[in-house]
Amino acid sequence: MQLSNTSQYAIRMLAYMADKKDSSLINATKLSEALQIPYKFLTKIMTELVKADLVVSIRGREGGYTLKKNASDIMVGDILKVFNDSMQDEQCVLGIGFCNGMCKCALHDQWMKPKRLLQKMFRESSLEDIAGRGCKI
Amino acid sequence: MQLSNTSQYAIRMLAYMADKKDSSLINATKLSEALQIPYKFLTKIMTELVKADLVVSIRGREGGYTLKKNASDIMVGDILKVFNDSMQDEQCVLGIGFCNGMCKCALHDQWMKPKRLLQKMFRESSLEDIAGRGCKI
DNA sequence: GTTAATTACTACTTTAAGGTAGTATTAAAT
DNA sequence: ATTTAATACTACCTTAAAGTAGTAATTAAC
Ligand code: SF4
Ligand code: SF4
Repeated sequence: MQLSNTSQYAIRMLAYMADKKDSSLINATKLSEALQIPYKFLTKIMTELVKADLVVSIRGREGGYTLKKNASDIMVGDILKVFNDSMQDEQCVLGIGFCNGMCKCALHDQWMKPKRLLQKMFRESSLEDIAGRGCKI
Repeated sequence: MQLSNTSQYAIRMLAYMADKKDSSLINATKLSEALQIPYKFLTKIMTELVKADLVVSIRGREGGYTLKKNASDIMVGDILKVFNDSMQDEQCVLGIGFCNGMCKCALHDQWMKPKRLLQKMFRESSLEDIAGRGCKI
């Protein structure tokens, strides 16, 4: 009942980049060291973020990565989408989802409220909101 | 962001058993057919439920499984506990959880509310609440 | 132009969850 | 007593996520 490792890494990576005030360009080696994420795995994830248009990569010497948009314009939900980790509207808590409105279990309606809150949270929280509090994020 | 397959199966199995009015004893073969859960996997899960004191097994010919308590006394949360799929108090949405009250991200407080609702739901929903609506559960 | 530092690509290995096979054990039916 | 139908146990196989290795491509610095 939590986000995939990959999504967690992606969020931390982007949050860290959003937080870096000085140089907006950062390379994989430094990011990997700063966040304690395996270098090779990090570059693999980053390549996906580049393809998803959340990050710009600059290849070659003096290259690196930088956010493609303002931190306030990149939502946590956008990141989750890239790794198919979003919360779908029809998603059942139990993961069963065979049921419909006609024959619903007691959890069905109870699940609506927390689901809505989660969707809202992911939809409306930007990188800016989660970065830069000195957290280990 | 959902329960493990094993937990889902376990919930469906127990809910089905709670729903069976006629004979309280049911065997693995019938359960497996009714719920379309692989027989061998089902028995593996059931053995864990027996060890966890949620189910009583009767071995030998004419044997089978039956709930150890009233359906209204077995909570969804009890089942999740068996498979380490519970929602912990300290659990972070992002699964990071390095942070503390001093330096929390924007999600930290937003996560409280849905988390509480989920915990309450799992704690207070019994098998009786989710069984017997004609659902495919 | 050569070198050095960087990202991108391809392919592999490891780990844990999910699932399967075979056999031992149990106990009612006969 | 033997047979049969059931659960329990042990060990293995499969799959997808997580992680690793090596090399190609790119580009600034020299
Ligand atoms: S009725 Fe219950 S099991 Fe069916 S989709 Fe709704 S929450 Fe899931
Ligand atoms: S501050 Fe954010 S990242 Fe840290 S534990 Fe709370 S929700 Fe998780």
